[in-house]
Amino acid sequence: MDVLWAERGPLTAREVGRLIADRDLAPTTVMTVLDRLTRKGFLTRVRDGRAWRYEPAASRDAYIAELMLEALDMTGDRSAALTRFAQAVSGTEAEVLRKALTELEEE
Amino acid sequence: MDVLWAERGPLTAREVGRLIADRDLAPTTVMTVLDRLTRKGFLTRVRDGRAWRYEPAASRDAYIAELMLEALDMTGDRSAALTRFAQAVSGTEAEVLRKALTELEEE
DNA sequence: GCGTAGTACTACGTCCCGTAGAGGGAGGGA
DNA sequence: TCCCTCCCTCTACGGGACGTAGTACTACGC
Repeated sequence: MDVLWAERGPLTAREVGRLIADRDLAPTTVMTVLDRLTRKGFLTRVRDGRAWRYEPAASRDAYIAELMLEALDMTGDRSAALTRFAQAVSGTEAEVLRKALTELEEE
Repeated sequence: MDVLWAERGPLTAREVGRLIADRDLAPTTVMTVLDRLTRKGFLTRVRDGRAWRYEPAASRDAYIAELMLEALDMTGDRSAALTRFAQAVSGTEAEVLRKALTELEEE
């Protein structure tokens, strides 16, 4: 569901239908999905003639980060979970995290 | 559903029912839930007489960390998401992360 | 043998999701 | 003007997960 959108660029309408023609979906299906995503706040839409133009409400990265925070919210002990997470990421990714945190500190 | 368990300690059986007596659930309900959680791999169970003794398969923290990793897996650009995440956590939590990463480095 | 505790199996209502059809309004050509 | 086409909104249906629970089977103790 998200996938269709996720990687796609800026904005569209039923062009989405064309873009995922390989899935051979009814046009209404695409519209329903876009509509539901909008309702849930994942997409934003703007009128364009009689059609709508959809746009991701947040970048994919922001969305993922939000999901991660949401998971984090489920625990009582955030620190423990964070530590656990830090231990779980691969070395390369730990590096990325470290770097991001360092830059953060410098501001 | 998870909540019942989440904070609870080591292991139990239908004692769980007693522990959450405030929710006034049928004993079978509790069992079904425990059973389903077991099926999904969140719990482990061991025979104890004719009863079962349930135990979390992973610590809550580990579970949360896993959820976070799962979210991370949904993106194409893990680094970007990680960076985003690092920026999103509060200062105190950034500190926790930093510390965990540093300790990791030292090993 | 019988009651009780505890289990396994099955069920029902609800909600979300993927999918789609039926119907309504607006623009364009005959 | 009327009809056709496009795109939208509303409604629906099957499937799966979840919270809840009832019924049926089994084993232990008196």
